[in-house]
Amino acid sequence: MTGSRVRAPKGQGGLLREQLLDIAGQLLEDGGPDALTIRAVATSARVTPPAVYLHFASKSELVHATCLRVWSSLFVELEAVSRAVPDPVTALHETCVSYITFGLRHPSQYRLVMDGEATEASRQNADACFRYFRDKVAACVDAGVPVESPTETTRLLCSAVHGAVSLLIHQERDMWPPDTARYADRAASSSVHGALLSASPPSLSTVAALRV
Amino acid sequence: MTGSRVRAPKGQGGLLREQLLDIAGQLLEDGGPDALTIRAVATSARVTPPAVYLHFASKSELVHATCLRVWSSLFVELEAVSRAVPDPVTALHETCVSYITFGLRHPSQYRLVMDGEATEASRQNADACFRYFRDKVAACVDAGVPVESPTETTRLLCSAVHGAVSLLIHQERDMWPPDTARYADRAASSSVHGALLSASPPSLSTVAALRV
DNA sequence: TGTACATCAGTGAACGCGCGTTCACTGATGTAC
DNA sequence: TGTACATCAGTGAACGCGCGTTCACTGATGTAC
Repeated sequence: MTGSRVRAPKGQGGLLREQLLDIAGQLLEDGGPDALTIRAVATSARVTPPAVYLHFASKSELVHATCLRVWSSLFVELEAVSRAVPDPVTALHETCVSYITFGLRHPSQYRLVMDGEATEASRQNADACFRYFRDKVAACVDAGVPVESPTETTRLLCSAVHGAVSLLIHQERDMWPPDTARYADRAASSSVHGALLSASPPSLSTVAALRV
Repeated sequence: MTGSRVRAPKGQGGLLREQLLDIAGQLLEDGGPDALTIRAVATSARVTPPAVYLHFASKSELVHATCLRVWSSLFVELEAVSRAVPDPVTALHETCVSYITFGLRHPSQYRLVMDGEATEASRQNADACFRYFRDKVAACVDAGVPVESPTETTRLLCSAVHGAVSLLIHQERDMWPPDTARYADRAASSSVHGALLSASPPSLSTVAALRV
């Protein structure tokens, strides 16, 4: 907080933009969505509030840019897994684990993109994420898993993995299960099983029959 | 908005309290959590802001009281179903349907109690809700459904049904599936199936074996 | 090599806004004498 | 039956706060002559 910031050299004003986005992400992580204000970002960057407007036309644009960063880091994590996994169901499961793990590791970021008011571009990213899962489901269908409607199945899958993240991150951290990796794995298994078997309403007899 | 409110008779100042809570619920439903302000409640009740403080010590208490109302109406709906349903798995399924339906019918209320900052009493209600589901799961166990850990299974179940609500209510309404009743039913089936079968990680072979 | 100038990353002070909250006051109503 | 008084549901005006945003200004730096 002490000392003064060195001003960016002539053509490099854009450096501040990246720095502001870094800080926005950090504020979000530390203090939740309410902590993400123009003034806090400016202060934390050792700059006055109007300087932010040199790089973002409004607060919405700053938030929006922050959302896009979150989405892209999620995609990076999703695409890092399930390469070279031959079994498509296992690949789907690992994708779910990765998704849940990402959400639990970045609760505020996750809340921002899922609970915050949706901008158009953020909605497009949500769609892209949905399609990513649907492709994974389609691969299972191609491999012979009988699925009535891939889109509907994907919706159920997404709602389940989203719930696995959402339920925890809206609780105090000391309420979380002790082993989050295990939780993510179980929740992913549950989500995949559920989505692939959702056709008939469950009853005592059908559940008994399904049990391995 | 025109005309003036009749002042409550001498001993009946408490009438306003109930009216304020009714209005708070309505504002929430119409405009979301941000629309729930002391000033909006007062204006809508044709009363000045300080009058609210005759019945609630702070905004938090008003919000808190509103949360309690939401929880109790959820419990009413949950307990209205699955009475006299002999099959405990079916009863569990119906409970899930009822939960999801409640959330989809009262999106803002649901968001308030699940996404809003948790007061102690609201947390207790969340716990009670969890225990309600766990009792339903326990009934399935008693009937012979093999479940490793009822608490863990219930957590998975709750996260799935929560996700089914949460994913939709954070989207524009025109993105919702056309038949919400069908969606609730499918999502509930998926949640129950998933929770009861989550033990082993899914693969192509296990999923094929499970398929009826 | 020196100087005038355009560029541009930032500053400093202020704006209006809606919010939660406070405080002194009012005016109708039931009650005691 | 009339009057003084305590009660209490509400009013009206104002407070400070943090917020997003605006506007005129500054001062270092590269460039043209």
